Amino acid sequence: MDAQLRRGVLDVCVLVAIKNKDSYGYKIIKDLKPVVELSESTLYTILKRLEEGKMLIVRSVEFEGRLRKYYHITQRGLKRIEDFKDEWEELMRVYSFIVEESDI
Amino acid sequence: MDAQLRRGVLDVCVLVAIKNKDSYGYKIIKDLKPVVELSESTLYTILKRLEEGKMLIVRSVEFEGRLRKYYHITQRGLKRIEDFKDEWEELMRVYSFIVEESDI
DNA sequence: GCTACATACCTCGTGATATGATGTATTACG
DNA sequence: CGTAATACATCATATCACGAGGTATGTAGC
Repeated sequence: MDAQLRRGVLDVCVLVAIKNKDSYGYKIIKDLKPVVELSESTLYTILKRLEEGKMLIVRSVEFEGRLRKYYHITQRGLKRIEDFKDEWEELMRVYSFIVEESDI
Repeated sequence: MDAQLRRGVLDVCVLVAIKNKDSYGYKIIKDLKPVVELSESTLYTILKRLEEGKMLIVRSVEFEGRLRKYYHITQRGLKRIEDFKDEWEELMRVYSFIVEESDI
């Protein structure tokens, strides 16, 4: 998929991945793989940004000797998902324009 | 609309705007206004990029004392529009994931 | 014991991008 | 004569995804 198109949905995908159950980096990548593939560097960049934007909160947990950082979505994060759906409506109108105009 | 979502469609919108009839910068902005609003600086950046990518060719025309640069879409530009439609299918799958997962 | 792979985190540099601010010049209108 | 519309262009800035690289532990195979 085009890099630019991806950018518009990656953040929201990550939020959705932790919405129903707290999750951690490595698992998020695996869970999202069938939908969107993203590298670790990309994910951790996104997680950091979402944390700074108060869309999620982090909790460090010791798990079998390894550190795990669980991410929990906030009210603001939930709102981001809902806002995305509204934005999608706008985007659909742009898409309609593209399809209609380009088929003349 | 979210800045990131816009980025994925701006290029294609500009291509569609010149697809059926050669057009020039100022007019493209006016024509696209009901669909997507974009500033001059954004448009000229996009036009330059599209030209470099051989998606369009430019032709300078003297019009009522003013310079006008008419943009004409190329075969590659037309292909870009068609490719976008395919990418949209992929994006729709991502959107479905977001809606389904977030409604649980 | 050694190797390789999976798990799990993180940072840095780079290239791509949209956008506001700013600049130039002409025509049209009141 | 001033203002708005027309029409182009450039620069600096901020944001972003991503590859490359780094650290460390557990597990499976030989």
